[in-house]
Amino acid sequence: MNIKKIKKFNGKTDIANSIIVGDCFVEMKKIKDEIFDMVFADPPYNMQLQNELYRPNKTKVDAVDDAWDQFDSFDAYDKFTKKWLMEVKRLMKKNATIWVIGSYHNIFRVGNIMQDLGFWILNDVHWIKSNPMPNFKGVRFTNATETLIWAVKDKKVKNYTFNYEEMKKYNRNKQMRNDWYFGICNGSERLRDNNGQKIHSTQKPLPLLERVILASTKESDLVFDPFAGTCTTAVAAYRHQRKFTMIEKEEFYIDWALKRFNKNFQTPLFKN
Amino acid sequence: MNIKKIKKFNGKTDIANSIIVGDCFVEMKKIKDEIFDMVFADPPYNMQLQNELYRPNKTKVDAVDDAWDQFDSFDAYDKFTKKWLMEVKRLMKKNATIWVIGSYHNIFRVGNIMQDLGFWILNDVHWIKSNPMPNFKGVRFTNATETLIWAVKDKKVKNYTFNYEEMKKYNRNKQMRNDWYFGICNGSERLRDNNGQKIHSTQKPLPLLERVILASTKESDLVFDPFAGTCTTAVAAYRHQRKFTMIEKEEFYIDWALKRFNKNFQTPLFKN
DNA sequence: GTGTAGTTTGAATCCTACG
DNA sequence: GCGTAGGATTCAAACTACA
Repeated sequence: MNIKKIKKFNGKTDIANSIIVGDCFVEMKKIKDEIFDMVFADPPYNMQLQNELYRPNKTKVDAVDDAWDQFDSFDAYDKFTKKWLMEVKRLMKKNATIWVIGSYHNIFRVGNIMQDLGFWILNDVHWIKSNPMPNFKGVRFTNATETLIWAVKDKKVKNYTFNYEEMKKYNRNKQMRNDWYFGICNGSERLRDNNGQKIHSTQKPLPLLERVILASTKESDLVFDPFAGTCTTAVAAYRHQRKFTMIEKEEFYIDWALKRFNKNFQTPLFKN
Repeated sequence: MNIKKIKKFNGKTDIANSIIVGDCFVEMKKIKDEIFDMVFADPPYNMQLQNELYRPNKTKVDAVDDAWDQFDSFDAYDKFTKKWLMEVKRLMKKNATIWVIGSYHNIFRVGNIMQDLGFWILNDVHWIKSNPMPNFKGVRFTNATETLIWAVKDKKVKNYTFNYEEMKKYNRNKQMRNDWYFGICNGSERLRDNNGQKIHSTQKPLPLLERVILASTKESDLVFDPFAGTCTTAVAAYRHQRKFTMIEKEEFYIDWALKRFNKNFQTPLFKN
């Protein structure tokens, strides 16, 4: 196992199987054009980007201000989204694909901007949770889904990777649909500190990332994640002989991510 | 049964249980503020189809190539969307809710604009089809879903109608989730002419509309649909003792819609 | 009437290599 | 870039034909 944590990335180090510590905008600028085969991004969902809402240790930085100007908030989120998507697009190989996950709070902003930037959507995929949090007040439907957008850089891209037959195998030999059923991340897979506190508030289930990777990459492809968190994307890539480059601002998350590579997860390799 | 087809709407006629012939922008302008309890809208999706598509058995797919689905650009589609949404918002009661259905082609445009206009999203609901069209070429996941956005006029609205207990009844007494399972509209429910040709290329399944109405309206509420087509929304409303106002440009669709009220559909009242 | 086999079809941004 | 030829590609439900 040769996984690098890069604290001061100078733009020259080999970034295969590495986790770069730093702000994604700063670090992405150092990377040369068109080197990634696939991108998975799990950007922040909250609209109050000006103040980061949570610290790694879960303490709330700021209460949500009711007097917040909603329009300004969307505008700030849009600027942020456009900025990282433009930079990611530069780093994608010509026939690379990109996945972005989000909820109804942000996915319409993200999808709209992706289309504006020329990305061509291949599918919207719906992660349907077997065990979502109920709506405690009974005033809405249980929010049991998250949405992934799968896209290529532009309309003309034809030869992107889609492992059609591989996907069929995981769906009783019928072609895989865009509704995916996975439980939320908990149990032995969920990273927790000695006090039982979750390390990351939105850790994604490994089987979800495995399906993403098995569907849209080949062995030894280089996978990129600009908001890596505890690096579920890297773990999934590593399990399936893909290479990865992760960027994560919080070193706290990265140190936990590194532990994952030395741990034998009890979760099945690819559960449905 | 007292259902009116209004050919020359003068803005004064009682519009309960009526179908107005005309362009939705023109006709909506004649309607006074804040009179509808709920809105359901199935706008054009802006599919942007490129070439003809053939099944593996060489038969041609009957694509949606209607003139009403053609837009020159995202910008043109956005302008159209913003325009009808602004007008609809004016017609909604203060605590009314709105549903908009779409696919990945347009739903990100719609959701983004709704948020920009101040609508506050309550849920995204995913219609998961039991019998979608496959992806014949095997280059993407089967597109087996459509998305509905459910929203109120703005963030502050609290006392909107959500029939929580009624919904529980249809979900084995568990709280209803945002993943809904219905087949596509075909069989005896699908309107066809004497030659077996579809009357409308995108007729929605009645059970979907029934769930929308049972979830978000009370008896005798007034339901509005600006893109009524063959008026599935009206049929669902009528079945459940709600009133309706429909606007539809194509009189051809309306005349078929009127026939529906005299026909005893073989479909169950509310199937899951 | 019943049962079985074969046919049709659905909001679709659906190919690739080569000259 | 474009045009064209070659070749691989589908699932569930409703409907029709026929025994």
